[in-house]
Amino acid sequence: MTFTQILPLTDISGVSPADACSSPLARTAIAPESADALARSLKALSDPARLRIISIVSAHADQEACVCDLTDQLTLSQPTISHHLKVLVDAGFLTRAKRGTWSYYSLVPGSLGSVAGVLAAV
Amino acid sequence: MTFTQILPLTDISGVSPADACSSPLARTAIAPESADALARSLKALSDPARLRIISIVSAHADQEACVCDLTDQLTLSQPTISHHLKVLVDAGFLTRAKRGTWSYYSLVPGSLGSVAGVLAAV
DNA sequence: ACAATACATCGACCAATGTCAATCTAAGGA
DNA sequence: TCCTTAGATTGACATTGGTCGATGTATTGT
Repeated sequence: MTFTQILPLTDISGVSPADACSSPLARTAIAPESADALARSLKALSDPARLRIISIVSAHADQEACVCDLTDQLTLSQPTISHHLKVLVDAGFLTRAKRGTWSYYSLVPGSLGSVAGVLAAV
Repeated sequence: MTFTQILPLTDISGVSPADACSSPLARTAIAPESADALARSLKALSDPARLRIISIVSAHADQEACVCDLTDQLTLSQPTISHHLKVLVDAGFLTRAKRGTWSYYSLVPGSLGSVAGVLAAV
C-alpha cells in the first residue's frame, strides 16, 4: 500500500489544512449565511428599549401588552416606541393585533428561546 | 371595616396601576440597567463577522485560534478583523494571549451561555 | 544590525441606527 | 358631522459602526 498517506493530526475531513500556528479542530465553524441570519436577529434585540419592550410584553399574564403600557414605562417618544415595535415585529419576535383604538403586541412563542439556543451553539 | 379597599385584579404589589386597555401582570419587567447591560453584550455579538470569529475559535479543540485562522476564513482586511477581535475582548467574550509573533484568542468559558440564559429569561 | 512577518492602532469615509417633531390615518364619542 | 384619541408614518438630524489604507510595534530569522 505505497499510496497510503498518514494525515496530520490537525486534518479533519473536508476542513482545509491550517497554518503552522494553528491548533486542531473539533468541528466546523458556523456557515456564513447562518451567521448573517443570527446577526440580524441579535441586532433586533440589541437595544435597551427593545429588550424592555419584550420584557414588558412577556411580563403580562397573557403575554400581550398595549402600546400605552410601553409609553407609560419607557421614557421615549411615541414615534420612537412605534419604531422599535416595528423592528421587533419585522424580526419575528412580536406580533401586532389591533382591537378598536388600541394596538396589542404579543410575544411570538419560542422566538426568544430559539435565538438563545442558536447563540449558545455558535 | 369601612377603610378596606378591594384592589383590582391587575394590581401587583409595587407595580403601578395599568391603563384601562391593559391586562394583568404575571411578574415585573426587566430593570432598565439590566436591559442596558444585556443590550451591550448583544450588540457585541450582533455582527456576522464577530459571530463567525467566535464560532471559529470555539471550533478548535482547545477553544483557541490564532489570527491567521481568522484571516484565512473571513474575507475581511486584517485591520477589520483586529477591530472585531477588540470588540469581542472588550465585551468579555474572548481573551487574548500573545505567544511569540502570534496572538491567540480564546473563548471565555460560559460567556456565551450566560448571555443566552439571560436572554431567554427576558 | 537588518529585513521580514504578525498584528495592533490611527484616520478617514460611508452606511446604518436611534431619536424626535410634524403629519397622517382610523376608530369612538358627542 | 366634528372633535378627540391611539398609534403609525415621514423626514430630518446627530451618532454610532463597519470597513480599509497607511502606519506603528514587537518578534523572529539571517
